[in-house]
Amino acid sequence: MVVKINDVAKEAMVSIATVSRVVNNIPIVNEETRLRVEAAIRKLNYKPNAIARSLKLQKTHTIAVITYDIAKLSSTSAVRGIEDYGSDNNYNVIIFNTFNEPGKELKAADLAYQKQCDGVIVLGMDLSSEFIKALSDLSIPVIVVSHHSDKFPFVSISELDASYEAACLLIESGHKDIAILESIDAEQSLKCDGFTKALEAAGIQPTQDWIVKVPITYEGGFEAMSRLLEEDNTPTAVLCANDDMACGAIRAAEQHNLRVPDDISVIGFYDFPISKWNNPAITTIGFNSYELGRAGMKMLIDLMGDPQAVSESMTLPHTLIERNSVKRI
Amino acid sequence: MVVKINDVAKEAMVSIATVSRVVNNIPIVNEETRLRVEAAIRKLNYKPNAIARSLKLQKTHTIAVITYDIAKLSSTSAVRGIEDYGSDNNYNVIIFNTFNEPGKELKAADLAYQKQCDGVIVLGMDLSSEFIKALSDLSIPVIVVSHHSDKFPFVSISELDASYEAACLLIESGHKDIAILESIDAEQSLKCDGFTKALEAAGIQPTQDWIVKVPITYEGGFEAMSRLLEEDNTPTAVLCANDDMACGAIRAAEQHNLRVPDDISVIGFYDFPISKWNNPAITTIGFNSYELGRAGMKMLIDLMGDPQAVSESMTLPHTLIERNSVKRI
DNA sequence: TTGTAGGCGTTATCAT
DNA sequence: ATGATAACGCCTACAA
Repeated sequence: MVVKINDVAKEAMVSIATVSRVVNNIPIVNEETRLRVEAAIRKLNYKPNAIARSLKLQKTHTIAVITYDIAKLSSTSAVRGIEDYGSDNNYNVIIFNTFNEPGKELKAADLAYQKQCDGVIVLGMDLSSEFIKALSDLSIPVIVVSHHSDKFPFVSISELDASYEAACLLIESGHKDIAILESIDAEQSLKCDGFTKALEAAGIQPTQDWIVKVPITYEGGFEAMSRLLEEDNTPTAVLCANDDMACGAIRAAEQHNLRVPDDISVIGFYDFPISKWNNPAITTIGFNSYELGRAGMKMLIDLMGDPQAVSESMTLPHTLIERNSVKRI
Repeated sequence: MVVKINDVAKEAMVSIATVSRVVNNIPIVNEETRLRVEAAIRKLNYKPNAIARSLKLQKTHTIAVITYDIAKLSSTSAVRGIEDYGSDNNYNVIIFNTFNEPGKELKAADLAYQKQCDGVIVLGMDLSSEFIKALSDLSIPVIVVSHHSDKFPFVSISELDASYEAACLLIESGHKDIAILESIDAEQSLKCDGFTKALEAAGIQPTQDWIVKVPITYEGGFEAMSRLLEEDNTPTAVLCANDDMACGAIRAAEQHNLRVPDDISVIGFYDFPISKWNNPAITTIGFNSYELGRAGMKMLIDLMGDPQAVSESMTLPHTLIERNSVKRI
């Protein structure tokens, strides 16, 4: 039999109200009674039913994280940060993966509502207008992490600045023929924007064929680089949307008997562990996803504490980490 | 204002019982009434409160996943499998990371109980006897994924067989001087057991100094391999507890001017994406973590359906994936 | 086929 | 300082 507040009350010979008071540390209870109740709680190993409490308090201390795929390297540390900061502040997190399946994000939003989540974090996703509407209709606090948003407060790095700086490094190293490998899923790409901006600032006209969109994976990077190298005109440097792509691209170059960075330079994004341990170590844009997640959870908790508060979006810093995949020419 | 079953009832001019019936697809309701209720639901955009329902039904359709660190490559795909199979069957998952912090696993078990989770999956963790007791006391179904357990049903690969086979490959390739790099956190290591068994079966006496325990990371692999190579006696082959370690070990070998696999052979474990894309590609033990997660969730759902059922533990298959980090000598 | 009412385990108000 | 009791939103006998 599962022990309820009633059982404790009987055992301690008090009313359930008193038990509730000691459980919730309401100070007005007599020291002696408190001791008796605490003893009963220990003896019966009573644990309050959070569901019942949630129903009464209209608060679940649970938040929802909606993301494409928790197994993606760019999500997983952020989730860790979210869970970590959350658990320090008495919040638990329910995970929803959408896997890009249409409608699944809407279903996730619905479930987050039905399960009475106190807040929602949307992690690293493009937000379709449908999704935005669904989230708004829920009228529960929403924070976007690792992505920009016009509608909700977000915490992210500046992808525009980051890719701008990465492109500048290439340009300063003497490169003029530069390609960019972007995710095929990116509707509008801040990375491409930064890239283009840097080239134009240097008086270089971006080559349209060198803006290539492929899956943001090892395989995608490999394929894109292979394609690039089979053309007559070949770039001397390539910017990649993440380090997996960069790694795949490097392997493709090697297969074409080109060495990185001697024959072709490559820059990645996100500083996955691999980029430090690859040979050659990959120059990349690094930032702290874990901190991004923590900051997002903090914003959400603040927002949940005061739903009227207008929270300011945050841009967290990134760094250009120079390793061995870029060479001056 | 948030709309409740009462509001729908008024709008449709029926009782809340009838609304409940159409929401839950209880067939006895009159077609015409059903239509009217459905219209009201749509009009008011009513969504049932799952917390209230859970309280009544004593079932939350939520399960807890307790793991060291969701951000670990060996956990993350399994979590995806769990969430995926779960969401297909109307279950959501709450994540608990323990980060090896003492007491945090106990707290997670407690919270899983308080939040009335219908079941618990313990993922890839050593289960301390304290933790086992705590979980047993909860009297909710528990499944262990990616680890063995005497107490709870588990789904895992046979690490013993896998490392045995990996060691055999090395032995068959002519190696006699073989080291193993195992996680410093592993209390008792099935990997070491399989390794030892294979050597002994081949009449080779394992060298104690070559069973080295370090953190199961790139850094750990790098450090362990460096240490090994600075001794007078040096192995010709090394088994690693995961592919990150293997990658680190390979970089350490390169730094000592040894080439893999020409001068020294390396085998990894888990088939992380990196092992395919590293140069050289890493020979490793592969298996499907995603499937492990799915299978675990399936077992749990079955168990929750019939708590009396004794579920059989499962061993899922693995494969020795031969790539380019092992050479015949 | 539909409605009434009690109860799921808490918290909190109002008496005492 | 303590206790009765009415919610919280829903499901489900039981009655009609």
